[in-house]
Amino acid sequence: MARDSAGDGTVGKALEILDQVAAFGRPARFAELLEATSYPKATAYRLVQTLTNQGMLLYDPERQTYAPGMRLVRLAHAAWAQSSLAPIARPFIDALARDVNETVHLAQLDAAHVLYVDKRTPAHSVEMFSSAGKVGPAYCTGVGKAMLAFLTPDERAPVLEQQSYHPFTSNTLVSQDALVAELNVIRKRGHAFDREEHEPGIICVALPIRSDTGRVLGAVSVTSTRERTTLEGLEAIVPRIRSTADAIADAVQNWRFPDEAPTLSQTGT
Amino acid sequence: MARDSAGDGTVGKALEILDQVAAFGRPARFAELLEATSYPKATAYRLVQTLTNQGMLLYDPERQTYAPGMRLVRLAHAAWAQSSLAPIARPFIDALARDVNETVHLAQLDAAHVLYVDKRTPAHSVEMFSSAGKVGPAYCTGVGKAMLAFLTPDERAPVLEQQSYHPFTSNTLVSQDALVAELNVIRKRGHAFDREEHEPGIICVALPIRSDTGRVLGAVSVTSTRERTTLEGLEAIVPRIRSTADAIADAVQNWRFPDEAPTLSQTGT
DNA sequence: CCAACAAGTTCCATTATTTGAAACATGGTT
DNA sequence: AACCATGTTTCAAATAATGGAACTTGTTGG
Repeated sequence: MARDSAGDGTVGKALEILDQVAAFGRPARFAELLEATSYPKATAYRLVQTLTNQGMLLYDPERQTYAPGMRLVRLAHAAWAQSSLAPIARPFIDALARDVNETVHLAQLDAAHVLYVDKRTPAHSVEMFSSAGKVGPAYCTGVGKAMLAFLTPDERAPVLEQQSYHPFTSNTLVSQDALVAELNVIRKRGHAFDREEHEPGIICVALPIRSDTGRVLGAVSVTSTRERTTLEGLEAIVPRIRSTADAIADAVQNWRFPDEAPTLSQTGT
Repeated sequence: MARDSAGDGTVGKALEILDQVAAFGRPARFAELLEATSYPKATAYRLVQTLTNQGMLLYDPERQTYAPGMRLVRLAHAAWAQSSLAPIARPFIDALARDVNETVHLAQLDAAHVLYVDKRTPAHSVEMFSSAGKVGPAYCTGVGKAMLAFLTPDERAPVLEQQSYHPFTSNTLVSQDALVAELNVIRKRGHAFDREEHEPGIICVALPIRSDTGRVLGAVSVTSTRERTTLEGLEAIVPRIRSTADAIADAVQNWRFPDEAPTLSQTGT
C-alpha cells in the first residue's frame, strides 16, 4: 500500500478508488473494481458514481468500463507547471542531454515512489505525458537512491518501509539493511549509481537536487547501457551533472513564481 | 462555475478546493484559498489538510503555500494513457502535421472546456505536459465548435449554458443564439472554422472525431495564420483532415486495449 | 514591553452524510 | 421459464462532516 487513506474520511476512500482505477492500466468494469477494493458493493458503487460525476473517472457506456478522467489531465497540467521542477529545469536538462548525449531523467518523490517529471533522449527529442508522470521504484533506481540518501531520517523512515524490495535483477538490493548501507555510501560520495539493479544492461548515475537548506527537491540522472559505457565512464561526468543539479536548485530558489514581494525577512534563503 | 460539486458530498467539495488551488496558477496561501471558497474556515482547513495528506496538494512549509501535488501527475499519466485519444492518435497526428506542415491540435471535451491532449508544430517537434492538459473555451475555438456541433441536444445544452461568451476578438460569437446558429451550419458542412474568434490573426479548421455510433470522441484541427493562408486554403485540406479523423476513430474502436475476452492472466512485476 | 492584529489551528456539540446488508432491476444464457 | 451475473436502489443505524468560537503563534507598531 502506497498511501494511507485511513483517517482521511470519504475523500481518502474516493482517492483510493481512483488509484485503483489508474492501477488497472486499462478501462475496468465495476465488478473488477469491486474485487480490488475492500469496500462493500454499495459503498464502492457510490464512490465510483461520485468520481464519475466529477470527471475524475470517465465512464464508457458502450463498454461499461471506468477509466481515469480527463479532469485529471487538466489538474495535472497545473501541478506539473507549478509544483514540478520540470518547467524551471528544462533548459538545464536540455543542455545536459546535449552535452553528454545520453538519456537524462528528472525525477521527484511522490510518497514512496519515484516520479519522472521530465526526460530527454539523445535520439528522438521529447516524449509526452507518456514519460512524464511515469513512476518507478525508489530502492533500485539511481534517482530514487540519490533522493533517499539525502532525506532526513524522519522523512526517510516511512519511505523505506514501503519499498517492495522486489528482485528485478540479480543486482537489486533486496533488503532494507542493504539499502540503508548503500544510502550511507551515497551520502558520503554525493552521487548514486544504478548498477543494473532495475533492468539488466542499464546503468546510471544520479545526483540529488537540493535546496540550500538541504531539502531534497528532486534528482537528475544520466542513463546509459553496459554496452556503451562503464560506471567509471559515468562517474567522469558527475561534475557536469552536479553543475546541472546546482543550477536547477538555484533557479528554483531564485525564481519561485513571480510574486511574494520583498517584505520577507525570515528563512535561511 | 464549471462543474457542479453540489450533490457529491465531501468528495465534491474537496475537488472544488483542488480546482481552486489549480486555478491560482501559483502556490497559494491558506488565507487566499479561504477567500476563494464559500466554505467556512474550519471546513476549508480540513479539506486542505486532507488533500495535502493525500498528495493531491503539496505544502511548501518554507513559504506556507499550497500547490497541486505530484500525485495528480501520476494519476494523469494513467488518464492520458488510457482515456485520451492521444496515444492511439499519435501516428495519425504525426502524419497529418507532416503532410500539411502546420500546427495540429488534438482535443477532447472536459465538461464545458476544450482540453488539448496533444499538439504538433511544424517547427520544434513535441512539447510536453506544457501543452497537453491545457484548456480553452469551447465556443470560440475550432475544435470546440466542431465537437459541440455533433453532440446530442442533451449533451450540448449544459455545455452551452456554461460558456462565458467573452469577446476575445471582434469576431467572437458572443451569444448562445449566435453560437447555436453557427453549430447548425457546422453540422451540415461537416467542419468548423475559427475565423480569428479566439486570437487575432489565427485561423483554423477543425473536424470532430466520432465513433461509428456517432458519439463525439474528440476533434482534430489544423491551425494557421491569416498571413500564411486563408479559410479557403484551409478548406482545401479538409479531406486530408477527415481521413485523419476517420482513421483515429477506427483505431480507437478496433484497438481499445489489448484485453477483454479470453482468459484473464494478470501479472504484476 | 505590551497591546492589537492577523494567520493558522483546534474544539466539540450539533447536524447531515455516509454506510452496507439486503432487496431490486436488468440482461444475457441454458 | 428459471437461472445467474452484473449493476442499481433502499433505508435505518452508525459515522463523519460541520462551523462558530476559542485558542495559539507570530508580527507590527505605539
